[in-house]
Amino acid sequence: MKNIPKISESEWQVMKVLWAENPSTANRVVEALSPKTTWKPKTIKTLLSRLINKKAIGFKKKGREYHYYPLVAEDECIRAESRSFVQRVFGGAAKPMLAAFLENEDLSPEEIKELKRILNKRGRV
Amino acid sequence: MKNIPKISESEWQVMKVLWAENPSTANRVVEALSPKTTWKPKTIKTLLSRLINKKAIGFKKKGREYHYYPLVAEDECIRAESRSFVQRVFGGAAKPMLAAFLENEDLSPEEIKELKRILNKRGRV
DNA sequence: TTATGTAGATTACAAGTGTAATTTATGAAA
DNA sequence: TTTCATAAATTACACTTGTAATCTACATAA
Repeated sequence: MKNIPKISESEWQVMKVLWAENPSTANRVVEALSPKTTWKPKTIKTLLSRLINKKAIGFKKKGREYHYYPLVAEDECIRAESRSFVQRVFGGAAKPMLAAFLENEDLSPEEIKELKRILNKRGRV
Repeated sequence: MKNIPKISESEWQVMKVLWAENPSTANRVVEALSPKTTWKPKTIKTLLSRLINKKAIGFKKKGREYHYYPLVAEDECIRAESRSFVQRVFGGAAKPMLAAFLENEDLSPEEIKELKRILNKRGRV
């Protein structure tokens, strides 16, 4: 697997948009983020440039606009970020993390049932 | 609840030591980290100072050494970091995160049983 | 009492981040 | 064709982080 560039907090939000709508123009990204953030359009342009530098996204010229698209898959980024999180906070052990979440997090009965189903499937292997 | 200061990757390793051995001198922290990192002692002193500035730790003068101790509880920091992680990567929804981990992570049959037990306890509420 | 080792305080310095404003180039309008 | 709006490129700037080295003050050994 390719190595995933380190994506910052703010950049994650931009990547989320690009994963959801691929490709997007800068202005589409601005629109998509406007309910979620208070960033100026210029700020979002900056984030796009930085993601290009990191090779996290690419672009195709279309007229005078660019069409941006992800170069790294969302699930790969999620895996990388998760590993780093579990490493930092739980010293690498996934189970205590899961236990903490399963015990404390807000979960509906349906969600709990779904998670049980997943575990049962795993148990049967 | 008090607000938890933002603790960086490197600082987390120092906090882990202080949570495990409370209080500790700088040299004890250096010893404890020496198998895990290649940091120079000066680096660790820097991290301790920064943690003091952030009010994540405090100290008591004992002779010419300081005895450092955490000012924030480990589980509070874990909760804060977890929230930030789930927010960043999963847009705030814990369940998809849990599902991803339960499906993909390395877990022993015992661990799976334990996690099931936790879920069952929750289900019964 | 003076020298010295060492603890903590201060300083260093580049890379990354958050958050934009300014500059430049160019397609479209007049 | 000249002008204007706007997209992208470049520049800005303070704060954080990783990773230390140097400075300063004091306790202890000689």
